[in-house]
Amino acid sequence: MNTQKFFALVDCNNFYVSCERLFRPELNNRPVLVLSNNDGCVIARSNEVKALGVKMGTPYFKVRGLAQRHGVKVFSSNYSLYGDLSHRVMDVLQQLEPEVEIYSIDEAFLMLPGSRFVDLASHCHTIRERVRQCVGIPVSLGVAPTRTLAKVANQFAKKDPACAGVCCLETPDAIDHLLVQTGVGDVWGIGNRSVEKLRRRGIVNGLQLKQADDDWIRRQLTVSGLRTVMELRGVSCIEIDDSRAQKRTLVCSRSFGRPVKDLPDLREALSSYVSRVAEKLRAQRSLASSLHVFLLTNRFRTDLPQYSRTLTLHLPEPGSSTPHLLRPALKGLEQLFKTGYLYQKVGVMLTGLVPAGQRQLSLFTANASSDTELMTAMDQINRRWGRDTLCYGGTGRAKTWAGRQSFCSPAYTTRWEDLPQVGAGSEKCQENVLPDGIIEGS
DNA sequence: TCTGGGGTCCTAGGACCC
DNA sequence: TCTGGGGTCCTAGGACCC
Repeated sequence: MNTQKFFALVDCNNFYVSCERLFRPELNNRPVLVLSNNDGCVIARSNEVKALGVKMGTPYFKVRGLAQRHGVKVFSSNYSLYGDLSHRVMDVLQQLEPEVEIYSIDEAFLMLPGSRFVDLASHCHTIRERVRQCVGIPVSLGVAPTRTLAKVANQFAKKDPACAGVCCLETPDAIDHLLVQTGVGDVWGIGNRSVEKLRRRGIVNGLQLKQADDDWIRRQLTVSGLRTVMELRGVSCIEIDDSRAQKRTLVCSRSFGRPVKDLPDLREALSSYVSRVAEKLRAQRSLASSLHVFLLTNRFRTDLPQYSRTLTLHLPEPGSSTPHLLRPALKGLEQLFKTGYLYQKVGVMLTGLVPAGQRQLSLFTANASSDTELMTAMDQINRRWGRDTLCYGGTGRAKTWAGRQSFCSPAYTTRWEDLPQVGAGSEKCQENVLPDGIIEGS
């Protein structure tokens, strides 16, 4: 009997693209890409777009021409849709397996004791089929004795057609066979900086990294790097913090759709972000002890004067009500603001988060319960009727500074008026092809 | 013209204490 | 001339992830 423990990494294939295709099946086998907020960078690519050589994170303006020539369907990111479909995928996994660690919006680790299975691979194919059947999102599974190796296996599950979406590494030989074909930069935890250090030492593939000298790794790549190496050797030592549902910091910040130079616009934007971050804070039932406001210009415009400052404010006592955070934030912004710059972004970060139950009141605290009730009521209304149904006046109505979202698909699964219509003559099901060959989102 | 947003962990260095 | 040693806490910045 196999007493070994295995990790299976379930990863949704080109997740955001798969979400968009789910309601637009005519886009299957056609090039599709999804852009970041403000339509800035490419953050998801279909295989067809990858084949065109478009890299992850490329600024969209650099590939716009290429996209148009190849009839690439372009989408702005639609997080209500992706978040909802992510929940559905995770629900299915949790129905099938007792131990599921949700790692990101499109990935989860499953703990699979080897003893439970005669055939690990066929069990994984079953999981894959169930997710496709219940949600319609294609996933790949990589299975191995550690999370880092499961990540490696997953890459092969995706790219080797012979795997049919599942790759199990059950023997040392199988592991080394894949590691020698894996570039160090494709190992989870090894970023560009480390790739360069390793290359100078002649370490370019996963097997060489696995065999590297511990002391050298410890010195050059810190303990995080050493953990990665241990994981390649089959020693599981990277834990996923399950308490990550409770964030230790919360941020809200966006690039503007156009450069902003005046304080009133900055105040509106910052007020919106503070309202949003306070909502997130209350949703996880925490209070913030410190608040950081930051303001910066466009770092790519080297021809313009640059400015980037952060101001940290320690709150007199931890809190979560929007006005409690709004007042110091706006005061901080006024201290940071200087005329004569074209600003690209303003944002707020909350740190020193403590559970709401552990509130330490100051000697002079007024009764805060009326504030709490107001916030609870406001959050309930906004959850029921949609974001910003009730909002603070300072957040502005016109929001002329807001980012671009030119190609956004409907919130098919989370907004009544966006429910897909089925039947003959339904306009929502029809594709809208513009004369120049590029297809804009409906 | 146009370059995301939101996180975590680790380390070094400063402030402070005894 | 000469200026301790060790501990904690905090913060900023680096590296990495999706």
